Amino acid sequence: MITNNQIAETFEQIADLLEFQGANAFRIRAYRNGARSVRDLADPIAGLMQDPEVDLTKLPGIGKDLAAKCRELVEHGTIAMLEELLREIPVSVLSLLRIPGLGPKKAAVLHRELGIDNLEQLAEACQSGTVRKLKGFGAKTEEQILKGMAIAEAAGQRIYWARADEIAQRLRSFLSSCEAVRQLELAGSYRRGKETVGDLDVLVDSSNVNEVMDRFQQFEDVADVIQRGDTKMSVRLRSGLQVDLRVVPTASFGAALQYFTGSKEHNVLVRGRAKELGLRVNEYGVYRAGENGEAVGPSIAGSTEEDVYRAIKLPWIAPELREARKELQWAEQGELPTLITAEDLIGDLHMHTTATDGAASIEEMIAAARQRGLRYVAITDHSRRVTMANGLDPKRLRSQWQQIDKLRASIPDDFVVLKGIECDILEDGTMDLPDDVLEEADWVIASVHYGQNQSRERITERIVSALENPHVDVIAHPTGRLINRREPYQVDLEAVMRVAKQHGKILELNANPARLDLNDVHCAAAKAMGIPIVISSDAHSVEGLDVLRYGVLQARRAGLTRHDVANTRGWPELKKIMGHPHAKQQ
DNA sequence: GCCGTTTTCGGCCCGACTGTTTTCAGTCG
Repeated sequence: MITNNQIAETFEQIADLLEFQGANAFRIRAYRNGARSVRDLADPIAGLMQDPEVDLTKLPGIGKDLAAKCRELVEHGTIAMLEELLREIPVSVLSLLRIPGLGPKKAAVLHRELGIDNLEQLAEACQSGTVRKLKGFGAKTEEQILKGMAIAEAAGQRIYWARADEIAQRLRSFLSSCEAVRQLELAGSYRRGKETVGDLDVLVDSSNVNEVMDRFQQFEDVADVIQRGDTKMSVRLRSGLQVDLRVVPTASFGAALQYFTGSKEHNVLVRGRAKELGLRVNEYGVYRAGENGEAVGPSIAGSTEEDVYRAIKLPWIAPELREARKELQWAEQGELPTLITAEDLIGDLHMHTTATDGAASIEEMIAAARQRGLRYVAITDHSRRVTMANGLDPKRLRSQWQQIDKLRASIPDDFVVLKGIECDILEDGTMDLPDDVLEEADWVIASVHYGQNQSRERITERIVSALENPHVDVIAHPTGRLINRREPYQVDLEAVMRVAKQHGKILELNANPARLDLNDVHCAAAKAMGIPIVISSDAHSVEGLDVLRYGVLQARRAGLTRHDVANTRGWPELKKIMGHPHAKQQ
């Protein structure tokens, strides 16, 4: 069955090809909006279409045409219009667009005038000096293109948020020591807490642009200055990451922060709303709009983000929610959720030790968890099927539990250690450990690690049967995806959630930066169904416990509050909300 | 191509920087 992601990517490809053709910019945007709308949908379009009652044009950004194209794609696996486009434009020319500074117009000229289809041919044309002869191109353009080759070849690689955070924090402390810097914020997708980050946006409040830019240039990771103007400067780091710096005056800092935090789509809505109110919003402030929509008079807001939102009669909206989903509607109606924070988490219910593939002992994990302010942990090593990790059989598992029993005596009463297991859901749908063993556990995680290429029906059945097992508490990393590395396995999450709800089970938001599984859309769907989410570290070392905050960011983007997340509660309360019939602890 | 308490046409967010230009187009975010 075709996934929403595949549909979205098809629409994106059409948009790319239309852009290359020089089509109407708003038509192109309509395809991109449609792609986003499909991606934001928790239920697969292909499934929805089975129901004759469902009208796809009710989805935002999907009209008659895109609905028909969805149908065509689901029924025929392709779209005639896309096939037609692909006959006219070799798909390889799209790689030209990945060169910084080369957009659809210039790429189209290269294709039309010089017959260039791919990056290799483009490099040759630049080296032989034929590109500079084209109208609108020059020697500098050739130079820029050649310089951008390596970037284009490695393009599309967005780094994990956690990696961006490491760079961002170093950059922040480096720049903050510059006296000319009055305020500093990182904006963009980093501030919105997206799973991956394509570049960093740094915003500085200063009246001494040159001093700030000089300092920026001295950051140890800087490999290259891409551009430097009066307010804006861009560099490329040695890692290939681009960092953009903007320097603005204090009066504009909030407007600029709002603007550069995005998302682009959120800002379109913000500006549209401003327009309705007779205002104009740009990165310098909020202004009254003249007859032709131009800014008139002094700014009426701009020094803080709160002011900017207030000017358009909205409360401040957390950056994680600024994706043009429901946030404006919530803000208008006073229904913005109070998002969960990292401090709200008081337990961690998924971690490994040296008994299997972890690097630290049970004692070390407990000490580290207490040091981090947690009040309970579950020790959840792998089960025997995971031979690579030296998974536990019933005998070794019971001996680990005896060890935990002994340890409990030496641990203060205010900290709870749970006897847990991450038990594999085998390829045939049975659990890797017998019921009489699982029954003795305080906390049972069920996971799919093997047979990820099975059919959608099979994998769904496996997970559903695990949920029907009375001893299972939670499904770990429910889609199995690894960001940038592995697609999710095929699974009917709607069916999984229905059964989870029915049996009072929990779903995991695995906080490992490479997993972040469930994603934001699915977490929001779980919340809507009243299924609790547990944010877990899946730590394989002491440091592994620190990833919980990445999971919290993901939960915030899903609009989750502390009430939606199970491990914001103490263990006894958590046990109660689950109706945990087999819990032995306390 | 989408959308509509300014509805079925005419809008659709906005500014900085660069290179190739003699006043602006293309790209980017």
